[in-house]
Amino acid sequence: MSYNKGEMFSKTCKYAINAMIYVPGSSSEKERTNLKEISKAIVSPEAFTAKILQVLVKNKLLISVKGPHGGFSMNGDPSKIFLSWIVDAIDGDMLFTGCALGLKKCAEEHPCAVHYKFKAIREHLTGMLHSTSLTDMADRVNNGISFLKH
Amino acid sequence: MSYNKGEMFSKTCKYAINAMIYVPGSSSEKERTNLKEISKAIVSPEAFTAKILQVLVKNKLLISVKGPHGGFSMNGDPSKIFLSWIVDAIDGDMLFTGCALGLKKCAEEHPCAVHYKFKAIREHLTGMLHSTSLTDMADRVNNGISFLKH
DNA sequence: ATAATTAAGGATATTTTTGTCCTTAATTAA
DNA sequence: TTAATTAAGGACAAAAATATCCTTAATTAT
Repeated sequence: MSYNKGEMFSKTCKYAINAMIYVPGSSSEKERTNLKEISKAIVSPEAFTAKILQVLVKNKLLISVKGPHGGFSMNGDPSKIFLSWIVDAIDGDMLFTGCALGLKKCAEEHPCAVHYKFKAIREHLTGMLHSTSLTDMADRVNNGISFLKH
Repeated sequence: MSYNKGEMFSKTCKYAINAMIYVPGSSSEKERTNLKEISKAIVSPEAFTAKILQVLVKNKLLISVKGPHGGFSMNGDPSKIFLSWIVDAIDGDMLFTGCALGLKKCAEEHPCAVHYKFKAIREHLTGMLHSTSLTDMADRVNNGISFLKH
């Protein structure tokens, strides 16, 4: 058996986050990148990345344009687009609201065995996800401090 | 598309944790429970739970005995068995060491875009997992404060 | 010894996640 | 208007996680 899951984000979500970081900032139609460039930059399967980008477009995090010179650009100011939005668009809100031990109705009146201990962790985590913007992340990458692949 | 993953633990691991909590404490051979009781108590598929218990036995978290009145008991003092051990046995150490954004070599010299932000979360989380013992969790359940199902 | 009980473990099945392929739609350039 | 480029989206495929079934092994009681 190889139970090797238990990560914060799905693989799909990881691709989505790195892809979003790579898409040039600004809602002006000037800067744009395309599928091929994105999947090369983040080292992801092209066809699969296409599906992920579709979801991000449907969730209004990205704008897409077809045809030559088409591609993807930010929908709005990337300093006002937060990590939590991407996670929520791809993985849903389980990370924010789900029970750590899988109870259907885990709550103050009917808590799982780690409810309170996890509450603190979750607040820490969601606080960070809500306060980390795309520019926070993209700046690090553009400055060569952080990386999107390997 | 229904990308609804992104949880701390795999489903398998959640079963494992709740199962461990249900197994009576003490390394003495007095108290023991069996597969049927466990999967009823935590509402899990019996055959699948059997596989999980096997892994826990192999990882020396539980002791198993076959035959009538056989079953499962703790291997050691449950106040010295920690949540992190169960998570590690089932999900591996990705939650503790893996990169949040999936980079193969995410480290101080080659960090992903959220490396430092996640470092704090991870330390918080692993600190909690390392310090939460089975008795911490089981006591709550035995006192009717916390629950293993629904 | 025999039957009953319970875990171990191999094989297989189902579901979910991840990934591919191909056709269509939209846009641009020549 | 035609060809080229790029995203959208349906259908399908592969891999991983979750789940079931059945046989074997160990133990206990009769």
